[in-house]
Amino acid sequence: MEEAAAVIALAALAQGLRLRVFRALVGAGPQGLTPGALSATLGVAASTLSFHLKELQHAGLVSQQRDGRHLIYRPELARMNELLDYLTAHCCQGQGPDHDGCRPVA
Amino acid sequence: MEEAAAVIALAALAQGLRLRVFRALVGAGPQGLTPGALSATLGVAASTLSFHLKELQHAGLVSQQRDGRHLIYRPELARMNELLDYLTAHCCQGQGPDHDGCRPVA
DNA sequence: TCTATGATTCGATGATTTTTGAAACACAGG
DNA sequence: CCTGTGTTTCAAAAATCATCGAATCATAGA
Repeated sequence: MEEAAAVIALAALAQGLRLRVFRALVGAGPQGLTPGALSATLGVAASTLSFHLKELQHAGLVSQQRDGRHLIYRPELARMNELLDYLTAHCCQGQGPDHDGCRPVA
Repeated sequence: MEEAAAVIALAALAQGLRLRVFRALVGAGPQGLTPGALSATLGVAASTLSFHLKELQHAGLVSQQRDGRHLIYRPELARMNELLDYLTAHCCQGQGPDHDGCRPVA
């Protein structure tokens, strides 16, 4: 993952509602969640939710699949993993508390 | 780390220049870097840099120490570690490509 | 085809963020 | 006590972001 992509992914998660949406999707697992379900759970207007889902999708952290007239959103854990790897590789080396960075690279 | 703190830390890193500043500090190690050095390296106005350093400091990702008329900024790797732990714990569980989340919890 | 429902797009508005020069502050050295 | 250098604070402008209601699009089912 490159810096620009990392910034986009970080920005996608750096917003309260969006982080809650992503967490809800992670919690839902591979089954995913529809905007309607998220809207009800989080108490937010559908259009607001749509805006944030698009943002997460743009960051590659979420995928979309149509099922009849529903849309199913799922977390892209692989992308999240890439972000974590980027941060571990570029923002942790040097030295630290008990390991030589923030955490083991493996 | 709590959600609010995580959002603040993510927001601190979710900006190109700020991420570069943090990376430069991580690269510099415990010796740290002065605003002047960062300003020269990154080609940015001193006041702009000061603004961003304050942002990183507010997020707890950077610490400040005075040395004569210089200020030394250092990365707070422990804080970065907390952020990584938060993301691993709250944004990765469920299932995934080869492990059951994004990465081993330990 | 018509209607109902789930979802997105559009437009407007208010809030927040980023950036910079100028001014102020802090310290070192003569 | 001055002067010079490193740094921050302030004020203001431009840009971006977040939110919502209204309108639109897409699909299912009668």
